[in-house]
Amino acid sequence: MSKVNNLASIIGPTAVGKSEISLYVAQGLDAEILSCDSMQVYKGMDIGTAKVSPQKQMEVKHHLIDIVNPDQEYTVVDYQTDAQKLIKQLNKNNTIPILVGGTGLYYQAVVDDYTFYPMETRNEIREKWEQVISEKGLEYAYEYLKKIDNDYAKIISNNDQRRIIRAIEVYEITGKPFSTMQNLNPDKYNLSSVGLYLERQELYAKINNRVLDMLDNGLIEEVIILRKNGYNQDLKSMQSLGYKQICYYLDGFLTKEQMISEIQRDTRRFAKRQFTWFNKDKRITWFDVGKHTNKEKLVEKILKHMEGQLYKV
RNA sequence: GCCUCGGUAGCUCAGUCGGUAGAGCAGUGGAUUGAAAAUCCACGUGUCGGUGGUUCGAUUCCGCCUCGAGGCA
Repeated sequence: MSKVNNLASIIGPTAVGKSEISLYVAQGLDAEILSCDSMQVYKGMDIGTAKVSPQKQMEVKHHLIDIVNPDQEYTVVDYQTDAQKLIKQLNKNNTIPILVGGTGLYYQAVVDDYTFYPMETRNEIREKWEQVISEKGLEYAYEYLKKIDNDYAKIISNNDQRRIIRAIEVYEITGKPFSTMQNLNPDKYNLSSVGLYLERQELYAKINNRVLDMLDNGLIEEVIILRKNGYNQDLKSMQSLGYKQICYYLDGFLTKEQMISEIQRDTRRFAKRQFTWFNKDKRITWFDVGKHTNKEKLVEKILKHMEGQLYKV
């Protein structure tokens, strides 16, 4: 039995070019790719989530894409469970797993092996508190949270309804404060993390163009088909970038021009938040894509870097 | 050529009865442990078109110039 527990990753903001680079890197390492993307898990959401083509998915084995329908629940914990299982299997076969994507929480939950406790959610508790808040106001819930978990109340905003409810939910299930049960284990894997960077101006230009490309490639039609299949806006999946705005457009709440600029704007903001997230993880080594006009050379550098950090298998 | 209106933040504009300015949007920074492409917090951005005059002091008042929109001829 091998004790090797290798994990490579290529992360970065949307539209920076992760997919293409990761294909070459995976080929160079003879590795397999684990998508680290909260939206690519949904079947039928292809254009808007920029999935790699089925053909390319054949060339390099991809995992964790197209695994649930858009109306199915799929959360960080599902992702962490699935990803860690795959990582174990691949290591057993002496294949390097590469996590590729831009969903910060999913990435962190895997590489830092977040402990999610309790292992359940109780929708009835959430619903109950949503009701309480609509009657007595958010302030009431926040005051309650202060009493049961003041440490957590202090670090979140008194406007952060989701986190307030979640913390109360955890307390009502376990009887313990949420802030006392957030554990992690950053040494679970022998990690080599690479971040792809692009200067803001350049990245934003790329984002703006990519939105236009997606529309040319039939993103609106994709949304129409999803709705025809009964997947509409109250689903989490359909609240994601692009899909939401196109629904508004199709329902006449936005003009086409408004829809386009809102998708572009929201995608820019998303990219900024991704940078904020990944900048925190000091293990990530950043490569400036804009400074490497020669793609082969960039891939070569990344390969060299990763080979230096991963155990030989 | 004449008349009118306008030129203030990256954009759209407000305002200063003379004491070097503020909204929205865009943008920036941060947070993030079962919705995360979600959600939440914080923050500004200026030769007030140019130039001369009046004034202790002009972005504000006056003259000239310039650019833009409209009207008259």
